[in-house]
Amino acid sequence: MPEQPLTSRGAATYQRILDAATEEFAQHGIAGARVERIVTAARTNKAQLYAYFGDKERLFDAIFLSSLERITNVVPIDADDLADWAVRLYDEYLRRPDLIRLATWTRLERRPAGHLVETHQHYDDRKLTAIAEAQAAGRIRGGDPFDIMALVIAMSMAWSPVSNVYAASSQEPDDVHSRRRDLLRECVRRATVPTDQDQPDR
Amino acid sequence: MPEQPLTSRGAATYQRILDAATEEFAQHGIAGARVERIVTAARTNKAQLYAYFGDKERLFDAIFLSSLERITNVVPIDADDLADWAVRLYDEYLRRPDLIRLATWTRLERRPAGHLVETHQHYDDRKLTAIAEAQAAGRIRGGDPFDIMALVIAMSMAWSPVSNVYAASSQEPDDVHSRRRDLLRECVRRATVPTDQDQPDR
DNA sequence: TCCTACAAACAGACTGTTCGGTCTGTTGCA
DNA sequence: TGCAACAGACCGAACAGTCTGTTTGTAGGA
Repeated sequence: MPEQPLTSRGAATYQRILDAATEEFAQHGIAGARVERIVTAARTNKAQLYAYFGDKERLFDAIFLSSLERITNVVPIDADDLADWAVRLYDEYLRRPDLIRLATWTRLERRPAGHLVETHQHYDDRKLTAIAEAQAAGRIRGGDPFDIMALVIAMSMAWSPVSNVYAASSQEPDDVHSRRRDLLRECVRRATVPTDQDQPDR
Repeated sequence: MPEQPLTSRGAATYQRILDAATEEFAQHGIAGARVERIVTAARTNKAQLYAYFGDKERLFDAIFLSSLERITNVVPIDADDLADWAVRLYDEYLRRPDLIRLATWTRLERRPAGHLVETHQHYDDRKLTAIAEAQAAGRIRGGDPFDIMALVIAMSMAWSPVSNVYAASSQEPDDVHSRRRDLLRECVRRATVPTDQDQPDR
């Protein structure tokens, strides 16, 4: 039975728990996260954590959903320039490696197949509509909008913190990043530009 | 102090442990895997597991390295047809979702940045040489061979069991898979085909 | 072909520790 | 002065890893 904090001091603690939990879960996953470490980092105690969030699983739910919101809002799609969108995603992964790690922990620990979240429509709808419109206007290639979205996101993650090849980090020199950005931009552009078969709206 | 099994019965047990551990680690990761479940699935006991592999971490090392070998050998690169290589990777993820999951657990639990394995050269060298040769012959676009490899692999993983968007599975109908294969093949081809600036060996 | 001896493989009880979650009492703000 | 927030001791379950005793396959001798 989670309860909301009732005072402003409580609200501040609530937020510190969220922040600390985001970092802890991003680093260690659900099974690996330690409640003890979270309350220490949040400068609070277990009683508060359990009063506000119920248990470890529901605490994860709370931080995961707000992380999803963030990544969707901070990097909105531009269906007329998917290449630029991919590059902005590349930069966001550098800025907040924890968010993409959280998503991947969810995939591995909770949802081995299918959509990552039950409410995927809530997150995908705007992107899919945008892609479909750009297709109708002949500005990007045909094909299932969902598949195109998945592919462009996958390309943006080539050097992400969950890459199976190489995980980039903000410590690397700038020119390495711009080299990757250039390649990414150019390849997404070429992959998504309309083909001969793609007729503008007839 | 791990010891090799000395009899053929022991060798069979050793192999059953490897198989059971591969599945257990792929499903639950290092922190989430249970030694008890592994020995039960392998129809053996803890004493054997610890005698052969030392501890949980070294057991993971053992199964992870053999999984890496498998994925490298079963789907060899064809630098002259990266699009087809990507499609073969797509199919391999469907066939053995556990291998790609193991790689991702390693990324999350062990290697948050940089290369996934210390001995990455051992696994990458052939691919990088193949790409460099294809570039020199003007059959694929220019750019850092390593980055191109990372990007093509990322594209092949758009619907993999570790996708942050949608994880495909072999249960889905064939036509869904062929639609994805077609899009993947076409987009990789377009992304990697030589540009105007790419001159064949002069 | 049987018997015996031995070492490897086996089974699972046991131990010490770690961890999620609860409970009891204390502090501090309004 | 009363209640929310706090601190951390405490509890029981779960777990990695060890230990003790049992079974099984095999090699060698008669």
